[in-house]
Amino acid sequence: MPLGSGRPATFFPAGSEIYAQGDLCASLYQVEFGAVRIYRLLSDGRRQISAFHLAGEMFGFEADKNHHFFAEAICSTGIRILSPSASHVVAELLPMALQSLVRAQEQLLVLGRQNAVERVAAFFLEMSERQGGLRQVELPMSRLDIADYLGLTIETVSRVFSKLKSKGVIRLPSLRNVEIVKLQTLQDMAA
Amino acid sequence: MPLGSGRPATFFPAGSEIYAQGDLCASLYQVEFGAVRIYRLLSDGRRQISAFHLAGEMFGFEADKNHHFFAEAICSTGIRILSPSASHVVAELLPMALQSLVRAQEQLLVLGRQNAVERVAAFFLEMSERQGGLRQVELPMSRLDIADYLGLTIETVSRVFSKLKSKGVIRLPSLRNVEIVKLQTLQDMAA
DNA sequence: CGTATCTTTGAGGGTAATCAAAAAGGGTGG
DNA sequence: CCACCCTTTTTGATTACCCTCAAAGATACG
Repeated sequence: MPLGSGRPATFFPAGSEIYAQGDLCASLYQVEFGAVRIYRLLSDGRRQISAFHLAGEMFGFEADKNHHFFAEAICSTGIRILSPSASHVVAELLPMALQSLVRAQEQLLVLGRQNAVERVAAFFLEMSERQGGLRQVELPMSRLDIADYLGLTIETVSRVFSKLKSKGVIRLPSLRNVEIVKLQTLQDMAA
Repeated sequence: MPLGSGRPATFFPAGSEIYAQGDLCASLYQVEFGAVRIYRLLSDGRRQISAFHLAGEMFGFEADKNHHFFAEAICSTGIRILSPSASHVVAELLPMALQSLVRAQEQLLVLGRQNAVERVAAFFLEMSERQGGLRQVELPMSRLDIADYLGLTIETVSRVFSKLKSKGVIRLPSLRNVEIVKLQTLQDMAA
């Protein structure tokens, strides 16, 4: 049984804020359906998305009393808000924190040492894995979100998509759906 | 009283391995003196250092049973090895994990969205802060380590050092010592 | 003092960013 | 259902930043 099932979920329309940088950390959150982006901003507006959260995943715990990040619904999203003091939540804190840490560290390697093609390939594989390892991958986020997650520009992301498509590595049945055609090639590309 | 004080420390010479990727996670580690680098490798040898650990800091906890990273002593280093089951260690796990998460997420912003000058400036400020906020900062690591931490090449790191020096923002009393002369300028540069 | 390693500096090239515009998609109202 | 508009995405041309390759200079160590 998933954490907090039975509690009501709150609905967030696409683009709406779940919490902002500076807000008090009052709760934990679990995605019921939809998707969430976690990000920071530089003073000149540059944005780095540090994580996406998909259905079933939890987020919202931070080291400080106040949030250092923004959280927004990417699309229509249902969120369960959990009291952080509930014992069954407390028990999950450490595993969740470690999971987030692994993801962040994985992302450090991508941002620090991989080129554009490798970043996009790694992104497709990550999204596929998190959606059950299927070849049909849904991308709830825009190209701009993907760019800000991968440390690239939207144009570069688009160009790499086109390149992988023309090479027959992926297909794009629609803007927000990717089909992985040559899995092995994609894995090789991710280095 | 620091964690595990009274237990003997193990000595690691410069460059020696503390644990390797794939090793079982058997312990937690606390730096007594010296410094440690935590890193991953890509198959072609590209290296990303995800963290440095200085005196007093702990490391070695991971989400999996096996280490996903390498840990090496940067210079002559003393390490206390702690049993992860000791109650006073267990109590520290969550705060430590969250602290590591914050650092990793901070680094994501640097690697994803900042240019070479901003990265180096942020690095100096981070090292200064972690050494008590002094203007005299010691760099136990080589230029190559710094480059692999900041996602740059050694040449670019060296050029930025020279540029900041020529602008009078920093002084370099020796290779491994930096003096922050114009703190405000450095902070502005870090964006 | 000599050698090996690390760091700095220089020249040139490549990848991704920027600037710009066309194309595609999505939503609304007629 | 279709036409229109606005937003997102794609594609193209050019620029800029950082990487690569190369060599000189500095530092550490035996």
